[in-house]
Amino acid sequence: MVKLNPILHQELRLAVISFLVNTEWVDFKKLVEVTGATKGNLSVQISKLQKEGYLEVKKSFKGNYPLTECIITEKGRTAFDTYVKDLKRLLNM
Amino acid sequence: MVKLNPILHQELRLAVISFLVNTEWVDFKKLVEVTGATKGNLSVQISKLQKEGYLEVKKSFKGNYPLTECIITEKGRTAFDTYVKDLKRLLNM
DNA sequence: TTAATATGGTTTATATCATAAACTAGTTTA
DNA sequence: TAAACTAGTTTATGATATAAACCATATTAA
Repeated sequence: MVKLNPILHQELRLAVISFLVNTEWVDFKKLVEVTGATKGNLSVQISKLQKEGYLEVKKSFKGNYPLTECIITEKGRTAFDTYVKDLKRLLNM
Repeated sequence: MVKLNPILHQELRLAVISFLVNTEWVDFKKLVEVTGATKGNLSVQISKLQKEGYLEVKKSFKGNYPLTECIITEKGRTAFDTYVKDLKRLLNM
């Protein structure tokens, strides 16, 4: 059987990656917005994706507030493509 | 955000359902074969799908040995279709 | 000026879940 | 009659997902 990438086979991480795949740098706030996730959950899942090398995280300040931005890496892009391919195969698509 | 059906968003359960969606009654042995799962894991996940009403399980004997067969229900079919639709949306497909 | 509220997150406690190992119940083979 | 096999089920555990609690600082209101 196809073995789906367990890092990507999770709803929130998949939502994040599949959003980032079509964008440049995106900030944390935007990701909360588009995913509807809680900040806590999003923070954890971003860390996991980063640790895996699927996205790059940049921390800075915007005015006085912290600003966390993410962008997908090539590794992330490849992993995503593979995941989609595997999934299609699993679903006979 | 799309909320993926958590019963179906699990690799083995998804593999089982997406196999059953194109078949009639299928026995346990065949499912072990096509999924490559352990019998224990498969047993648990079949129970879960059954409890959810996504498949019907029929127990009988083939010769002297127990025989467990599964078939997808209408509810299962609908849930699968919805899951695929949701997933496509999540993945912008 | 200080108390309350908001911003932008992170950490962590808990509950749930997935999985393989161990087990059950019987059958066949030697 | 003992060993090995069939066809599963139960369960111990480790991993995971998630929201609640927390943190550091900034802004606003009184």
